Amino acid sequence: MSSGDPETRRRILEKTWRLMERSRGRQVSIDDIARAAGVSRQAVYLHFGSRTGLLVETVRYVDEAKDAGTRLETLRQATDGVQLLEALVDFWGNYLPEIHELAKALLAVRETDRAAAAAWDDRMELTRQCCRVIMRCLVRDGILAPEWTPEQGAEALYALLAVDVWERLTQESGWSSRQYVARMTTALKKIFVKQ
Amino acid sequence: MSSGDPETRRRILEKTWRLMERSRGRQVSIDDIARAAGVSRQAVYLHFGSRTGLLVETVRYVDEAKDAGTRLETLRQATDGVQLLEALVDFWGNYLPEIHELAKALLAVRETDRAAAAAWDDRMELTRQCCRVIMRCLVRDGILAPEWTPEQGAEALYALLAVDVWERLTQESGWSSRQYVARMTTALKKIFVKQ
DNA sequence: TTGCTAACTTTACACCATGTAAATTGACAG
DNA sequence: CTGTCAATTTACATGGTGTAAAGTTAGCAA
Repeated sequence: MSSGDPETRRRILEKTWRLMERSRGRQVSIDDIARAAGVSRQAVYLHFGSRTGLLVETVRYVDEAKDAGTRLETLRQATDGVQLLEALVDFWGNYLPEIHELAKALLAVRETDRAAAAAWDDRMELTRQCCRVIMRCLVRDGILAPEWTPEQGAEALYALLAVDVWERLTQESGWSSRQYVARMTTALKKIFVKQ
Repeated sequence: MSSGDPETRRRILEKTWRLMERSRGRQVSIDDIARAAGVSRQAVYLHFGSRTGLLVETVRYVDEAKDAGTRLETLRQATDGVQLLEALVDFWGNYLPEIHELAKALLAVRETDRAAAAAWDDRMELTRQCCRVIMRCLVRDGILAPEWTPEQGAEALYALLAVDVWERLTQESGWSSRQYVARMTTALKKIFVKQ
């Protein structure tokens, strides 16, 4: 599945990303991508095997391009729970606009497609871990709101960062990324930090 | 689009609902539905014109069966903001499990399909209004947290009730409906109600 | 020069879902 | 008997994914 010229491969991934980014929900066919990358449809199958394979690799590619892993990993090293929470929401609010369309495409095939599900879960795992770390820090500092266990808190925090929520607020309600980050941070602190 | 025997129509809608309910994300084809309802695929087109038409009508059908409109309308008459918030989350937490799969199918075609988008927005409008009413009540009672305008608060509340969030918590994290309702209510009160 | 190989193209086709079209059947109403 | 409604049967167009296989082209090695 990883045969072919790495440069061609990179070009296909790049175009997949760009096309997805620009196609407001419209489905991007493999043919569209191949044309854009200046290769035949079959070349795409040669490199990625299937639509899902292509999506999965594209997510990895974008993740790498954005250096998301490193940035999140850095966050995880932090020690102050509240600061960490702020940093996570800030990261998330600025990261999501850039992977939004791609994320939706992946989530759309998530149910029917194990590879896509695995790819998404894999990408989300770091965020999830970050949520857990935040809760542990809050516990350690004695400021986790008493109605939460750290596990439940982590799950809730992770859930509230859902793409859907971000989408409604920024796309439908017209909040800017700054506003999303600011208001979401405030809300999350109220939920999880003992007042 | 509304030709044909009403009883057959009802049977198709009923089966669509049931099949969607039971098919964990797997796509339900019109042929599956037709077989289940004991009619030909063409009969479905006769009644609903298209897949979207069928989805749209199914939502209406379910909504009617569940009497969602009336229940939400009743809520809107209430006067105490906090009680209203509790009632909304309670309604939502018990309603979502039943329309979940259907909602996902609609949301999946939302971007490419105006009719589906319209149907979904139509169904959500009551919930949205309920969110606005809640914020107005909180303002009137002088207990809306000062960082929110009622408009922003309504948007935020509506966003946080997203299907995605519910799905992550109940399906992935294994929260029961009761737990979802209880914890979400607590969280939302902390966000929106002045402490 | 010959010949091999990797990367990609071309062509063709299987499959499946949606959607359209039209001729046909069966029942019931006037 | 005739018309009409409801639904069926059959057939076909479209568009996407995915597979198969033969052909092309450039580079490189003996």
